[in-house]
Amino acid sequence: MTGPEPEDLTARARIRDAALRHFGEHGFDRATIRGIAETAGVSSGLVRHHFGSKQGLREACDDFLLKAVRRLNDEARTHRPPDTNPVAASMAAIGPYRPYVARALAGGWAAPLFDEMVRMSEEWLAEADQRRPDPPFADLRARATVATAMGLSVMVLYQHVSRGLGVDLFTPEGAHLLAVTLLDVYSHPMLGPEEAASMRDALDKISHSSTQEGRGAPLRRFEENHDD
Amino acid sequence: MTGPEPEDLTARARIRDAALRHFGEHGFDRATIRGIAETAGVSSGLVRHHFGSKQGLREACDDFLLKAVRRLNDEARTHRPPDTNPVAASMAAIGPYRPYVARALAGGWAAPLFDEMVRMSEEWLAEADQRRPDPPFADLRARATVATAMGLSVMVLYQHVSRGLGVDLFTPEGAHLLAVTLLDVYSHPMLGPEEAASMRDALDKISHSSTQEGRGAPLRRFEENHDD
DNA sequence: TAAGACACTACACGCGTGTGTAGTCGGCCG
DNA sequence: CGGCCGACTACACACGCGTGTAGTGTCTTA
Repeated sequence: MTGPEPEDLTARARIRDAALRHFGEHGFDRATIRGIAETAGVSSGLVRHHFGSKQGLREACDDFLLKAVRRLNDEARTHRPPDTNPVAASMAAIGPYRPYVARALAGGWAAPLFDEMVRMSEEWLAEADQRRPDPPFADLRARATVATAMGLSVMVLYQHVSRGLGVDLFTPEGAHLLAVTLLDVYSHPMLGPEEAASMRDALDKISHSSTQEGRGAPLRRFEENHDD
Repeated sequence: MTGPEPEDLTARARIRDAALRHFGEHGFDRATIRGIAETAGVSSGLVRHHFGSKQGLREACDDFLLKAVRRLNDEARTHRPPDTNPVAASMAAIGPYRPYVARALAGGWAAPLFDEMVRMSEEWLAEADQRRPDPPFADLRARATVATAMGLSVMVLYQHVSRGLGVDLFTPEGAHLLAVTLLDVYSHPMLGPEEAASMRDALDKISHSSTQEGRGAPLRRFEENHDD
């Protein structure tokens, strides 16, 4: 599944692949159709011929990655080693397209891709819940969402994490160090039960005292546009 | 972060503020000097006069936020309620500049800002370590880095998390739901001790058997190069 | 073989952009 | 007062970009 697929020999696929790299490396706006075409070994007009516009090219990229993750999800469902963080697995599989995915997610695009990962996390969390004595504070969906975001953070902030660990995450040493670190973080709660309980009480108190206040005016000063 | 300061009445400060918003909303490339100037109520030439170039303007923005976070860090060190996630605190303080910070971090910029947050996390983690019975798998720096990335993930993936929770994070309801969810996640390990131990053994085995080559990371797939 | 569809190219246009330059206004110091 | 310096503006230029259009080769099919 990792190798180039039959269709990947076509010019259309080459263009899409080049676009994923250029968009990931330079960002959507800074990447140029001409540059993508050159990398793909075609003329710039052909890009437009196949994808209609720059935006169309981007949508094709999103589509391609979403299908890849979906396929990965399906085949992981059949034979998955338990206790494997699904987001980490996706991240690994994304491979060379990591910069594109990171930009897309951080820019607010690729919502279906994120949601797909949330679905995977839900399944994973549901299993973990069965071995958990106390009832969760929040519902499965909320926890899966946050867990997904956290799992993706290493990929999105890849450069910063690499710098912090002192080794590139995509080298074997870096991946190993990251795995060990993640293992520690995932197996040790950052808050003790008594601290959590007290903070939870405080939160509940706040929510009860001000359920009606400030409802009309959310703080968002700027609607976030979906562009780079 | 807090109200406008005295200096924020100058045209230079107004430009910087407008730039932070425009860069955050549209991204660096799509944002235009003319648009920023209009928002700031000045001519486009003045932007160049004060900041030299568009890139210079961006660097001034980075600088401003870094100093803001540093100041926040310092004053939090004096009187900080313990058990408060420092990254979460920074995130709240960033306020309206969240989109800018998210874009900067995801784009690989703002390294000093990330590193500053890692420093804060180190202090926080060091305290938590004192209450921890078993020795950590990885050193403080590595864990602080990963914890920082995870803490920032909610901010960087703000729109996706909002969508997943079903409510905007910057509404009181959203913030509360997020807090409760984070509380649950931070107070409950995702991996049990026995699972963690077994995975750790497996990791060690891998690292010892293949220090040199090949599948050093269980994490890599999709490694084909897409030439031709 | 004729003809049409498709992959693909070459080229030009128009627009928006960052940047450069010249010039005006206003306050501060000698 | 007079000169100067910084804040600030108006305007024009050159360039890169996405997009449009016309044209060429090639494969398929009736």
